[in-house]
Amino acid sequence: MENQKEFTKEIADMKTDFAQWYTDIVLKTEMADYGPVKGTMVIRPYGYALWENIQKVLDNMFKQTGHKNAYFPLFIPYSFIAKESEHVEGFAPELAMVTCVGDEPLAEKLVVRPTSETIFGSMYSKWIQSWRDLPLLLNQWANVVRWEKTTRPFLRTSEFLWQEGHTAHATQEEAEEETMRMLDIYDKFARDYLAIPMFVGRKSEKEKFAGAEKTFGIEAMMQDGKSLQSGTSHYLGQNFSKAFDIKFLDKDGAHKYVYTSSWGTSTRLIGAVIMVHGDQRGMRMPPFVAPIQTIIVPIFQNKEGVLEKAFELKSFLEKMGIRAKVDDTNQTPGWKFNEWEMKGVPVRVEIGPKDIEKNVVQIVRRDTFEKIEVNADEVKETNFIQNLLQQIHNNMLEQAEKFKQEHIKDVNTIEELKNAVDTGNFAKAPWCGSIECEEKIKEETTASSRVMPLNQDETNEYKCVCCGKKTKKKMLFAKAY
RNA sequence: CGGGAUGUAGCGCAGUUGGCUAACGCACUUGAUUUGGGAUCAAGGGACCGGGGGUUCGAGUCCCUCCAUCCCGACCA
Repeated sequence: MENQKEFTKEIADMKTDFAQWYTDIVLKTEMADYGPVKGTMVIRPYGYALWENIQKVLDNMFKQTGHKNAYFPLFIPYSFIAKESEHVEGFAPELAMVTCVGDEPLAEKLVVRPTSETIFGSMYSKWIQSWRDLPLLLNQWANVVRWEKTTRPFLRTSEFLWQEGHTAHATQEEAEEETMRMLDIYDKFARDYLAIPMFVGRKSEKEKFAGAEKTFGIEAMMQDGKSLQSGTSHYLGQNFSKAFDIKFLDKDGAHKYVYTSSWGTSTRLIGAVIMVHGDQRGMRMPPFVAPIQTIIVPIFQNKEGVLEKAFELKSFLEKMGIRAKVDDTNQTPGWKFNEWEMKGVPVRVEIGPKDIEKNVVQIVRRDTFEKIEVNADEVKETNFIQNLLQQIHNNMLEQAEKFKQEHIKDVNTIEELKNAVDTGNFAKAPWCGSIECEEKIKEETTASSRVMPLNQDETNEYKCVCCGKKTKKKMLFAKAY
């Protein structure tokens, strides 16, 4: 009883500080530990299983759109990075370098990759000769390093896991199409698998990728009203093809520079899942990527037949493609309930002597805590659980969508903007597009521009929140992680 | 790099103006009884009190110094 009180108090304290709440979930659910090197992470098996499921789905989406996987080196000669001037300028402050081996200084410093445009570029210039070699659509799953001053598990780590796609095309149109296609894939993936409704749009000049012509991104709204950039897709134009001399002989007999794109998403998605769906009891795993979709908790498990029934149910579920687990550890049922709720397993099945007698099981949803008694045969022989997982997914998406809609404020002055972001909202503000205004807004409100929504209705004319100049475009501003 | 705080067991912490064998909770080990919302009892293991130096008969406690971590800024495609 005392423990229960302590735990409840812990949860209450957690709620008072969102950042602390987040960190606690990360540690308590064993998603990650801090590594001995500041800002790096150790992902434990439960958290890594989530990442593996994310990988699996995304990888399949990439392959269906004609992409192939490849692997490029971890070390990049510094001179490669320096070839594209904006690129080196953008990344220089956070590059980790290898300058010597043993006691011997290296002739050329090596950069631990922060991103791989340059190394892909250097190879693409050798591989691409003719228009027949295009488009070249490659992706790699890898780790990258960006030395950050302040870090937070999953949201901002010095080393993180990601995928980066790098493509080369014969024409601008094709490269731009590719950029938008991948943006759309990220958006769909977030919605259909993570149950996260994203803000989709174009990044400002200030916020765009160093070396890109245009950057597009998906942004998720966290429960404290801050924004998390969750995936980006860049149209790179000919910036990298000129820097790395990636030319092809076109049908018309002329040598031309290719147009490239790149796009990436990372273990940050895990952070997004926690911060969008987590509640006071811990995390809520989106059903379709959940490491465990159904946890079976036997009651009176040392009584004859209980464990057998539990494992029998598990194998039935597994045959239907459901990731199921029986918790047969020597803990009390109450302990197990709390444990798996904290870890966010979407569906819990309780099975005990009383249930076995009646040939039923008790099913509890993680999203609503609704408890229902269901005939055991129905669970074993129909797609009852699949349907339930779908319903939970839909409900989580709806909740997130509702929260999102309730926390966008239309603003027309910089004061309104400041007020909106200070009270946990995104601000949708008319903006002239100038970097001066963007910087001033950042300075006065601490909010940065996130994305400019696509396909805006441009019939109305507004005044920029900052300078008052006429504009037809609105930009989303928010505090960001 | 500026401002603030904290370092005592795996985690969370107590330790009064310097004074007995450094306390407690969680976790862990063993055994028994338990199990439908974080079980109970009994027995046990685990600490060079962040490092170094100093003051003192005596330092977890006071002084100096270094180091580390956290928070707020700055920085962050």
